[in-house]
Amino acid sequence: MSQGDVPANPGREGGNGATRERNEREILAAAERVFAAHGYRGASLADIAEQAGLPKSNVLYYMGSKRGLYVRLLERMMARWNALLDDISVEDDPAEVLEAFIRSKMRLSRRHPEGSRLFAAEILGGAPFLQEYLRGDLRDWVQARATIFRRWAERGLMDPVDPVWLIFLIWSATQHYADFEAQVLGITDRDSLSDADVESITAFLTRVILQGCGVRPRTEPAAD
Amino acid sequence: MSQGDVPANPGREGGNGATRERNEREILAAAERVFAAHGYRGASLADIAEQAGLPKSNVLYYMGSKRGLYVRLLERMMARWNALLDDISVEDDPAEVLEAFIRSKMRLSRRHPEGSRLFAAEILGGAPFLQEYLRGDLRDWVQARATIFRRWAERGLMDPVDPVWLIFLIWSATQHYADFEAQVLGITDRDSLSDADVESITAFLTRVILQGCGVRPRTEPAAD
DNA sequence: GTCATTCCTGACCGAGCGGTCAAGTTGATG
DNA sequence: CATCAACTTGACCGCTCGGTCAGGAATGAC
Repeated sequence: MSQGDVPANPGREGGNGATRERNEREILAAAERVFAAHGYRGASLADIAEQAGLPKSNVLYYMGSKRGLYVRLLERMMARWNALLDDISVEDDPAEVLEAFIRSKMRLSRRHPEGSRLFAAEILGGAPFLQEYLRGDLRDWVQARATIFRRWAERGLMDPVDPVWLIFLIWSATQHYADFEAQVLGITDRDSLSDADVESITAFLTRVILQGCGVRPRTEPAAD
Repeated sequence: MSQGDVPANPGREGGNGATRERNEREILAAAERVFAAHGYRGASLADIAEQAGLPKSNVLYYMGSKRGLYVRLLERMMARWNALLDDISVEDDPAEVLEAFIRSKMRLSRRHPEGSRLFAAEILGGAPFLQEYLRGDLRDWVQARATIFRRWAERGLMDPVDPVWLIFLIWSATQHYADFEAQVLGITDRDSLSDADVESITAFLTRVILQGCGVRPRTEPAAD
């Protein structure tokens, strides 16, 4: 509740005081929840402020505007995403790469389900804030992977499936458990997914997708 | 713009006049678009009215309330869903059933992308209006299919994969192209998905999922 | 014509929205 | 102590929200 030695301009980021850091963390966490549940338009600063335990004016003091807060959340989620997009090479083992891909995607969705839903809501609404990212960096990333997948198919390491559809399949199958959590929990009569559930799902997806694309895992050949 | 021989109470359904029918159709179509893009809270009756080409008062005259309009849209989407949920039996061929399942789900998402996104937005927000449906009819439907899938596995007709995860995989993979359309189009640099694209995706998903679950299609054995 | 019913809609209302602002508190520094 | 930047917040503003309502227009039965 006190600070005084840190330069920071109201409504702009850049501060590094402890108070600022803590409050911004609370606000971002609350905002991620509210935006994820109700979308950009449906979210209200009053809701966010209440969930963060702060007056509405304080939220605006730190974040400047609703739009700025939203953009900052999207950027944070994209940074998390980029953090796990390591490069792969044609020389790598397809089974290892695809399994690592599925696992890291599942881990991201599990660690940041609100962020995943925030992203989903943005895309559902036509991605008004993310057009540039989708048609730029993300497209390049997908095309680079697609090229490598095609090479693997040429070398007979996997079936000649469309690599872009394959990437979408992995994305959709993994994100589903965060984005449609309410449906998954309702149908399976659970309160939440345990670590064991997530491991079971990951193993299932890895098995079906690798086997479905004709990729043989090196460590454990599938029984037939 | 005129009618007079049809009994109908303001704000309640049940009428069957031509004017009412046409206006309701326009309103439902517009509302589906707006709710899909912005969620329940984010949608506004003014937006819906403008897209339907009617004054806001007229929307309320036919639909009674925002909530009633939304519930009616959800029910319409669930009716479409139920229309393609035909019964299956243990005696059926797994390959045929799974392919028909994937195809009918893809067709539904393609025919009613706004409805699919509306449903997705509802689930994203925690399914406040659909809890009962998820924990009731839909759960029963899933469990019935799961039982049959397990029997197939016992008979050696497919691998012993978790049938519920398999159903979620098919749902997520097929819905993805409606719900995340903006992402798909942005990454693949398209304006829209052609019938050929959809056929290609359907074939890809059918191949990967059937092969991934160890199901052999009767008509066309996969080339190796 | 009269009448009843349905359809239509501009004007309006209280509530909530994002955002502003001025007046304050706090705490480190000299 | 005084000073000052950082932080805090209730009051307020213009606007939009979902919803109401009164009154008029259209239509068919008689």
